[in-house]
Amino acid sequence: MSLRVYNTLTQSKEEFVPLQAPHVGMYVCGPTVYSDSHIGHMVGPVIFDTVKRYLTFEGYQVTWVVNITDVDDKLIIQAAKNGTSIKVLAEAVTADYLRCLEALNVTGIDHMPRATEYINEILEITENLVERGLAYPSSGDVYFDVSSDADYGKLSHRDPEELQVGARIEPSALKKHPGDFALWKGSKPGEPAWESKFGPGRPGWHIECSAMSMRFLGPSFDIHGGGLDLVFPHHENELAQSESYHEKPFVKYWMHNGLLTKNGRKISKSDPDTVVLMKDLLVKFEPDIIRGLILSSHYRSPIDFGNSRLDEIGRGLKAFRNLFERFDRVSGLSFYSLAAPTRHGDFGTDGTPFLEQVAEHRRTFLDAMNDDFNTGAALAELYELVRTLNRFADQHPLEGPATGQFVPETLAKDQWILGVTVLRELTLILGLFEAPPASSSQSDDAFVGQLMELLLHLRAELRKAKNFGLSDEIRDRLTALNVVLEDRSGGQTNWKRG
RNA sequence: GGUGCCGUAGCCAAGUGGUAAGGCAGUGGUUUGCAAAACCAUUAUCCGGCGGUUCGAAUCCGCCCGGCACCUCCA
Repeated sequence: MSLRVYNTLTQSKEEFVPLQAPHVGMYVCGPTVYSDSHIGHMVGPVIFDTVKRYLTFEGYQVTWVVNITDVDDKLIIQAAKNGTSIKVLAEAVTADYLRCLEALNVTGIDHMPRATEYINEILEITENLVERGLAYPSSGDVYFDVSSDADYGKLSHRDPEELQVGARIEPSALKKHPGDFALWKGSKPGEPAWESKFGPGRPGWHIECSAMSMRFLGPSFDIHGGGLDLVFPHHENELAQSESYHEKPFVKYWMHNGLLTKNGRKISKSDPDTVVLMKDLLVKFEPDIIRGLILSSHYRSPIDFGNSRLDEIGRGLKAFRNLFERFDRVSGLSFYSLAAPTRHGDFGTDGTPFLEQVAEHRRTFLDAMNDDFNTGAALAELYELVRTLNRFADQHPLEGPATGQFVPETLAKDQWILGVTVLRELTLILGLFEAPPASSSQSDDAFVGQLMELLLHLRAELRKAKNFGLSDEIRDRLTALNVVLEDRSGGQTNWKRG
């Protein structure tokens, strides 16, 4: 099955054929950096990071650009409130954004250009559009003339004339048509400004994306992503000005992710009750749980957020962590040290029923990803794979004391390890479980380890002596400290933080 | 008023013409000294409602009800 992608432009799923395979250019709208990131800001990055991982796995060479918009009215207002400059504000907020991306294992971004570093490119486009009569200066501002673009509205499927009906477009005597939008905004005294032939000013909201995507990906590129709320006016305007400027098709596939809601309402800075800041969330939840929530449903669906939702996801993902620990016990290796795949191909199953099952789960997973990146279905298949792996391990004495290494069991162990390697391969496509959780026993210092070893040794002696009252008390009191004990058959006891 | 999206078990969620994946929660069982973990079984005669098309529909069409987003800044 080949990859199919839903395209907002055509409102249908299309076969994915890059403009210049194996190269793929992908641009995703990043934040305007005037306040710290909330959970909603992470949906796009996580989804498109997963898109890049999958495309890379499929053999494409993806160049991914995410812009940082570091000049805007909102920045100016917020910086004034804080009594600081927009530069200082932008740097602080950008740093917060980068920390969030790192925490959620969003590693695929190749370029993160700042709008203020591309003022020349922005002015070049603006001047060109004015010279050709597609835009016009007006009292220090420059507006794009929507009526000059015959197919304006094709992305958001709107009729420009209809836009007047709602009468919610910013009215301005400076515009010829209510739908016209600013390429350049003249500055008032005291505001940040760059010199231009139209007078001192700053870029309008949409132009930076046109300038920076062209700079890094060329006039035409493959994928443009962003939140559904950006379709209009942001992407529509970006599309109009870009194609008017270079007269080439701008983007082949427009992908828009659904928005996060809280109690049914969109998470939005203008609705303060809904805002859940990432820096607060990361204190309470494993990043994999947050990433898992985002990937648990289809990217175009809205996700309703709540702490109990994250708790649920967390309980579900535990099954994976438990299996990884089992793998470490069986193999003497660490699951997290298994190598990442770079290119997929079928692996030899030698006709064994177990490996055939693993291969089947893998195919189902890849089919789901091929169907417009259906991560919800893909993740579900991973649960099935985990069950298959556990079942096999239950049926073969892979664990426990080495009692005479029969050849058939050695073979079983090799097969099982191969099966787990496939799980590693697929979890890395989703960007999940790349590293052990911060709360794991592995993160504790050596001293804690030695104390636990001592405690577990004493408890083992108690159990040998059938003093279950005391050994259970130890376990219960450790549970109260959020340390979980698991007694294995054979006398071994594992511990971990709950 | 215009443009889109959604409504599947207690909760989350996949499935877009062939007879309901998966997760959480629950119940019974295997295992265990008891737990934990794991495994097995079980939980929607039915997919918001009413009509229609079809041999056959959660899936297509029409109408209705309910929820959301965009048309103003938002990922």
